Amino acid sequence: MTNKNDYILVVDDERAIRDMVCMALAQELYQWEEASDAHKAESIIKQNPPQLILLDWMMPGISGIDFARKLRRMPETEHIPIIMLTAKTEEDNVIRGLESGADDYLTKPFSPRELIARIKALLRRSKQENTQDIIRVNGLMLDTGSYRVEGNGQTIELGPTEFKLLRFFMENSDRVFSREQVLNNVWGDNVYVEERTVDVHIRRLRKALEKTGLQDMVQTVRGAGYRLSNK
Amino acid sequence: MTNKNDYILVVDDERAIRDMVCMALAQELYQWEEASDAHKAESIIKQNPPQLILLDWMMPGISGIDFARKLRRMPETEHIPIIMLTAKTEEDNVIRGLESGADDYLTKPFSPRELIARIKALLRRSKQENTQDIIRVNGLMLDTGSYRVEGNGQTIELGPTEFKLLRFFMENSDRVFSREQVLNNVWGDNVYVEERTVDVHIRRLRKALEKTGLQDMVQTVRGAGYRLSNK
DNA sequence: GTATAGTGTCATATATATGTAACATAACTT
DNA sequence: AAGTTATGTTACATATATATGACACTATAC
Repeated sequence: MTNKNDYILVVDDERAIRDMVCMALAQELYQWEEASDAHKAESIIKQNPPQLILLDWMMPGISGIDFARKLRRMPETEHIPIIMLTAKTEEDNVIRGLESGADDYLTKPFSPRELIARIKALLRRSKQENTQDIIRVNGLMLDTGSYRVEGNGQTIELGPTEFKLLRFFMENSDRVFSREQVLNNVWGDNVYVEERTVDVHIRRLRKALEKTGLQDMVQTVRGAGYRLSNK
Repeated sequence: MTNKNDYILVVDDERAIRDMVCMALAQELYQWEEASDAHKAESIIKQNPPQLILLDWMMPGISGIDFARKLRRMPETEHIPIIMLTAKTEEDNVIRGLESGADDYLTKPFSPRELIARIKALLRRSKQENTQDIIRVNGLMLDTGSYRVEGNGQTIELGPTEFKLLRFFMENSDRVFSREQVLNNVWGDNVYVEERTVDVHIRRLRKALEKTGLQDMVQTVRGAGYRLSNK
């Protein structure tokens, strides 16, 4: 099923690379958009988020690695797969690239076949993970596409972390997660923060839910962790 | 809770790779086993199935891809996560690797950090899938995922220890356990508490079950200990 | 830049769980 | 039945877990 909104964003300052990449994409009948720098890319993403981003590592202005990191921090873009494009001499930095949030990387020069293969693999994986755009639990409604939350019809304002937290609990509702599990799933694996920090964000989430009367859905299970439930 | 049977199986014909990988695993305090080919790996898996398999793509004899496919066909191994290790020149085949049933792949050369990060992510995902299950005994229902207990449809409120206690008895229903055995299994091995403490918690458990009329399932076996039974 | 919002950590308050002792009751023994 | 032992029950001091507000610091927006 091809959605008109499904497209790949190509971000590279070199026109030659963009042309080569886009040619390959066209041949495979992918839709695409081009951006010559991070700023342009950002405004395109905000208007219409792509399904995948091909991102040059070295760019004037905001570098690819910084841009990737930024995208990973924002809930509305954090799930978009990123393939980093690196020049041969920069190979050593690949690890830093992956740590900044890229899902895969390609070393220039690369063949169109290789490019397409990686794109396919990544899209397949991300399709599996991306369940639905709108999740509902009890009176709660969370739209992962527009990054909006409603409780009993009322709009709820949430910070990025609370949003991710609520999303995680809504995707796994009625299950208890220990603070450690919450940290691993919401904050990420190799991030070190205190377990008590979870308490604080739970508190902030509850506070935000108060005006809708849904705050009791976020439940404490003593000795075990937290749970989102409609009971 | 670290289980002695939790370990990672490393399958690669090159000793250098195995050494590098195992060193990284050791540093993270993972248990592991090594196998230099698919046949050896298979016999190890049959004896004691690992929690995760690191599998080289190119091996003499049965290739990694064929072996992965085989593991996916057998019910007792189909749920074991597999990370494929591929050499750089084999990159185009990555997709075939993923299609054969691998859950993730790493391109050599890879850094220990990257290896560990992927292992952690995969183990976390697989642990979460296996954790939830529902135990039923007579009219009792205990959900380990949501930490909920019901007796004849009614919700039962339990403290952490009573929950663990009931879970233990439900997992081993109709068997008598001495107070010492109960302490070892529910409290943990190297904890010292009075044996009579068990009595008190049994009492608390019975009290919590009272409203459902199921309190008689927790039975005293004079001189021996306690038992959970439907008779 | 300055203003604003978001984050993680700590200190403190509050709530709940735990282990033990003491006494009560029931069950076997003779 | 009295004596003896095992278990039941309750109360309570203590330990532990969670809630909450304040604060310093960072990131983001304007």
